[in-house]
Amino acid sequence: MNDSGENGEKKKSRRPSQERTAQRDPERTRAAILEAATREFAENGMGGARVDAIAERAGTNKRMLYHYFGDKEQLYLKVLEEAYVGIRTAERALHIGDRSPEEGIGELALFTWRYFLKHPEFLSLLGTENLHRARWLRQSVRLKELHSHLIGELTDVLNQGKKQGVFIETADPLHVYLTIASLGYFYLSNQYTLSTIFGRDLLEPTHLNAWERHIVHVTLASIKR
Amino acid sequence: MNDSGENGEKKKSRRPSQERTAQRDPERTRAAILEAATREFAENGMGGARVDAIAERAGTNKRMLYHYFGDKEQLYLKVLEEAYVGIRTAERALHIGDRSPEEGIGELALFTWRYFLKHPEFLSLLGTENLHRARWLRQSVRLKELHSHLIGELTDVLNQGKKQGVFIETADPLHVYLTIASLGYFYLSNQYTLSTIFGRDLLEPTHLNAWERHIVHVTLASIKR
DNA sequence: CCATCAAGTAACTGTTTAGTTACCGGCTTG
DNA sequence: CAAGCCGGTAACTAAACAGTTACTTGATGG
Repeated sequence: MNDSGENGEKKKSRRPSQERTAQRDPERTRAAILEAATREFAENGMGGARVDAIAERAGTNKRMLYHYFGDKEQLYLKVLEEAYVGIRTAERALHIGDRSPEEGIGELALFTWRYFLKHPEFLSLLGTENLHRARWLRQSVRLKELHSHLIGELTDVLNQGKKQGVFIETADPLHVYLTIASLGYFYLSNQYTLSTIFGRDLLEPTHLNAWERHIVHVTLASIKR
Repeated sequence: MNDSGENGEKKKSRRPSQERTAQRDPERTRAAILEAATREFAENGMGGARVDAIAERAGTNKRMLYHYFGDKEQLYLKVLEEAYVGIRTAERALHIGDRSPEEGIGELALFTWRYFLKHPEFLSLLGTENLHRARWLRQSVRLKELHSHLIGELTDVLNQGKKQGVFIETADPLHVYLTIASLGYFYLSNQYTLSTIFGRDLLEPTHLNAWERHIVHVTLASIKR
């Protein structure tokens, strides 16, 4: 990227020990730890995650992990924050107010379902955090502001639909969002026990597609006049 | 952490054979361990639960725990099995086929929501088991048969409703059950993160009642013609 | 070429944990 | 009453764990 600028980055000029320089990469190490931690926490929960395992997965060691993130709890909070930022950022890009109210809600339902499907680690982290009664999330100032936007946008779309006479007057923005999230979350996060007790693989494409259609159907049926 | 507070009862006096007999109560000890384990596993997950804590909560010690249940994993499986038996037994007593189809489905939705509300430990155990991909549940032969009854009964009620022309033809029994369970499970099991990010206490009676009505409304709206 | 600093390694420490063992005391039965 | 069984206690052990410290290695700058 930056070839000419002298300042800042450690240049590798003098001795062409390029490999050495590439090997030493704080940014990359930090990112690797964060990603490894995301997987480890998602797979094992806060109590089950092992700091040694994270270091190993990241291709580094505990010394660096503690250097960059302080301790296990701070690392966990960072992971959780990043996960929330991820979904809310993608959500914002939807601009559900740009279409008709009905299409807007349908879009949001589809997006949420597909995001959950693509990011099982996000669901798992939510589960872990709730097991601990949002102990770490509550400490995060950064996240609370992220969510007012979502409710605001949903309120606008619902109001527009009510004005047009396509939605019922009692439709509530938080309820609509919770409905969409419920149907996606439960199906995926409980897929293992559900598949076991009902004797069907819920992850089969046929069933996944049927459930996707079901979510949109239920969401709209519950608010249409 | 461990305040060794009251050291009240040491060795009970020697004589009274009645108290001795009452004190020695294998059934009660077993039950106490099972109940203590249910709470401990629900609150801390499989990885976070402590065998010592279970023994202490049960008013006994590890020796007895290992004597009655083998090891931590077997105890956990027993807890999980009992939790499932609990809900499925109560569910059976509903006899949802005795009313009109619409009332039957409404009853099932109400029952499920209220059962979840009353038994947070059941939801938590489900979450833990799914984090581990149903590793222990899959070993349990006992549980699979418990669930065919539920689907069978639901199928009958839906068919009756279709015949009467009140339900749409595409209504699917598993989908209906998953819808009901989703709406209850997500709201309650994720109440801590949701309350935090949306800045509302979801457990307030007003909100609980609103959500109860919402679940029945959504369920019926999604299958009514 | 030596001093310095930053990235990274690996062995170590104190504590916690699941699981075990040695033992106690009363009850039942021969 | 002796033998042993059964419910129960408490101290112990080996392993695992989060977090720390002493050290290595190589780039940079005077």
